[in-house]
Amino acid sequence: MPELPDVAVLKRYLDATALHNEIADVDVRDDYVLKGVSARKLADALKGRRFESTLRHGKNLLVETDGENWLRLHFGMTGNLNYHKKGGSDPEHTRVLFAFADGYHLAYVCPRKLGRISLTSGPEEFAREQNLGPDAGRVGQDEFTRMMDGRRGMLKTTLMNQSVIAGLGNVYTDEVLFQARLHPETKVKSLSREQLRGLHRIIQRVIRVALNHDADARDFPRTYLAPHRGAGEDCPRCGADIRRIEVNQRGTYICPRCQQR
DNA sequence: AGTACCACCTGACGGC
DNA sequence: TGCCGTCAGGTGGTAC
Repeated sequence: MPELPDVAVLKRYLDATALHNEIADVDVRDDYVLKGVSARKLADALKGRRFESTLRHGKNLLVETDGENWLRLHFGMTGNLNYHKKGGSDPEHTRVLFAFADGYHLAYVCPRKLGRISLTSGPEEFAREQNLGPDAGRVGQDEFTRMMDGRRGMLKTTLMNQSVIAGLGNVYTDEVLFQARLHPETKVKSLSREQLRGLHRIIQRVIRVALNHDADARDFPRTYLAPHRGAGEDCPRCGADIRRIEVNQRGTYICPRCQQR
């Protein structure tokens, strides 16, 4: 699930559970998810430290420690967090386990192992290293239109490009375009200034609504596409059959009636 | 700059 | 039951 709203929910979760506890141990169960850091270095950097605060940029959760480093958590397609009391078994597919001195565990769970964990010196440095665009949830209208300026590609491809704006993935991009009544293959440069402003407003609204429902699509408003992702489902707005097409090599769901090219 | 294609990894599901 | 293809919300590299 981990697109921007999902990661925002994980941030809330971590903030509510794992801050300010001394890290007693870092148990790397599968170092495939480590990027640019060894299990040894990760443990050395974190042991005896505490997580103090978090900041989300796009789909990345950055965790500040009381030491030199920030921990970066990225969740790929299947990543998750699980905080639990020590004892019993840790969740299946736990790749890294942060054990706190008070006996609780924070498990980084990632069945498909497409997530990444790394260390960074701070949010700005991280965004620069990764060439991330502004966060989709915080980007202002002017900056948004500036980022879209001169783009020659398709809307969906551009919105999913993390170096343009960071945070939107396959599901939420489809949702935004459905709400905007725009076909995903629309050329960015064919949009008017006004349409771009509208798109910006819709991005903000979709993210806010998702957050209000803990990013659980089942609870989204009836007029949302996300709970109806699937070919042959009814468009929640006009009743037409939702169609699955391929854009950017990704499964894309549209209402062929609401979203004309 | 943009796109197509391939790769990474694992699990779930449907068809035969 | 077993095998096979397809799909799944992530990114990254290469070639054109």
